[in-house]
Amino acid sequence: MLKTAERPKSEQPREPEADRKGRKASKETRRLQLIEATIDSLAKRGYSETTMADVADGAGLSRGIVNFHFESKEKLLVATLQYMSEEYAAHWRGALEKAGDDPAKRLAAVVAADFDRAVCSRRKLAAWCAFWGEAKSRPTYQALCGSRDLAYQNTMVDLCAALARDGGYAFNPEKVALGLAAMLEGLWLRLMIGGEEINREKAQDAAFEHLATVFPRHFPLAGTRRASAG
Amino acid sequence: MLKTAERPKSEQPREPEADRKGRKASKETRRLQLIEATIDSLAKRGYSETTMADVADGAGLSRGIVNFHFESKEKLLVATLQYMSEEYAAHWRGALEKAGDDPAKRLAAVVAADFDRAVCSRRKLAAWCAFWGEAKSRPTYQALCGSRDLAYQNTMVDLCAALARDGGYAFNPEKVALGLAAMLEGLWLRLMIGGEEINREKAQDAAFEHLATVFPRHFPLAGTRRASAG
DNA sequence: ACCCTTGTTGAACGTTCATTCAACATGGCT
DNA sequence: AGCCATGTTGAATGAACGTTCAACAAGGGT
Repeated sequence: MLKTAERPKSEQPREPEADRKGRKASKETRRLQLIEATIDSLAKRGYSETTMADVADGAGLSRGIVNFHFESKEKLLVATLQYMSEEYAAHWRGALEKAGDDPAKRLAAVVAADFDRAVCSRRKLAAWCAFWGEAKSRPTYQALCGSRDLAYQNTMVDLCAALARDGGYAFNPEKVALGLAAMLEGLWLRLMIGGEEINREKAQDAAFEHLATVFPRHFPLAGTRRASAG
Repeated sequence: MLKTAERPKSEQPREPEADRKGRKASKETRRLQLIEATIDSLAKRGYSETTMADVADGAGLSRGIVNFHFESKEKLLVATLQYMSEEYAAHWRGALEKAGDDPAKRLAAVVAADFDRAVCSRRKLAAWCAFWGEAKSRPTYQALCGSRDLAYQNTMVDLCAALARDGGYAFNPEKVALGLAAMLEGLWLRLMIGGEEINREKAQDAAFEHLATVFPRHFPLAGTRRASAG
């Protein structure tokens, strides 16, 4: 019926036309297409109600196709999680590089990156959360589920320590870094669960208010409602 | 075969003997028993692999029993979530009352309550996370999933505002409260996903380090590795 | 033009699971 | 003691789903 047309749900218009001559949508492209459809389904129906048929339908392909490109549902889901994990890591690493050398700017860049549409869409957040919910009972997921993994955590600690040295802050950098990373994750969670009363902008505001409070010599208080003295 | 014996998995030894004379374990007690078994199963197998048979086996009862006390799997899960939600709310409200009138002590009490074994066991965290993963696709869950709900959030904002007034802090109380609540949730998430490198104590330390940093005039820096100047 | 490899389809199969139900047990009441 | 309401059991049922597979389609190389 329809080959690769009709992808009304996915956000990213993949397949840059160079790769898909007719049906020869190179193996990797097809896999990506199915992974995107999987994210869609996870976001829309949740983990427990995501079926192979959903994914295939969402991609506009036939039922059996998923077992051809991925061997099983399990492997499709692992590949999807891996894809998101790599995408997230590449995103914050890229932001870090673009930020230059100043630790304050680097920290701001990492925090801002977290609220970028590319990784912080409703769709992606929902998919992350779907995996989180299954992580504890599946070791394979568990390793990939710390989107903010060890490297991320070390980077945060280094940045917090550099700012503490520079600004003469008295806190323990490791604890503050852990708290900051947890807060970013928690804000993601709220963005995903909460409906109307919170949005990306508000969450980012709270994150930067936090930076301004913890590193007062490096970040200005932005939305100052209260002006200083009490 | 076995009636109410053999509950090797559940942490809380329920049924205070007063309620269960033989098999007459009053309706409510049986419901609780099944809810506890559901939490066990959610924690051990995850949402998607929690079956009615698991729950019944975990409670040491027969297959059909769950549909007798709860009409359906759906309703069992909603009841379980409701139970956890009410338990959590009662817990922080209790801590708040016991803390007295001093806003600093009240805030400390709410934060400490979050890391109490009663609500912060591996088992409960895993169950929470299982529901979070399905929340976006089920409106019924969504409402109950904000364990830290509106009342909680308002309380936090009030406490932060009171401390800001008293200590002359310049931050925006609403944003700081949102950040703090998100951080607590994020720490929960890490406790649940991460295995060895984090534990309740570490998480609580990070939370209080955060309090000490944001409200320096109200909370001392505890684990001071760096002593003040830089 | 032919064939062989690779990709794709949809139906069939077997398993797993929630739900239903008829039969059975027990406790309380008279 | 005998009876009824309330619990409880385990097997039967039917639906949903992942996986398999035989058949079909389309390049690409010769």
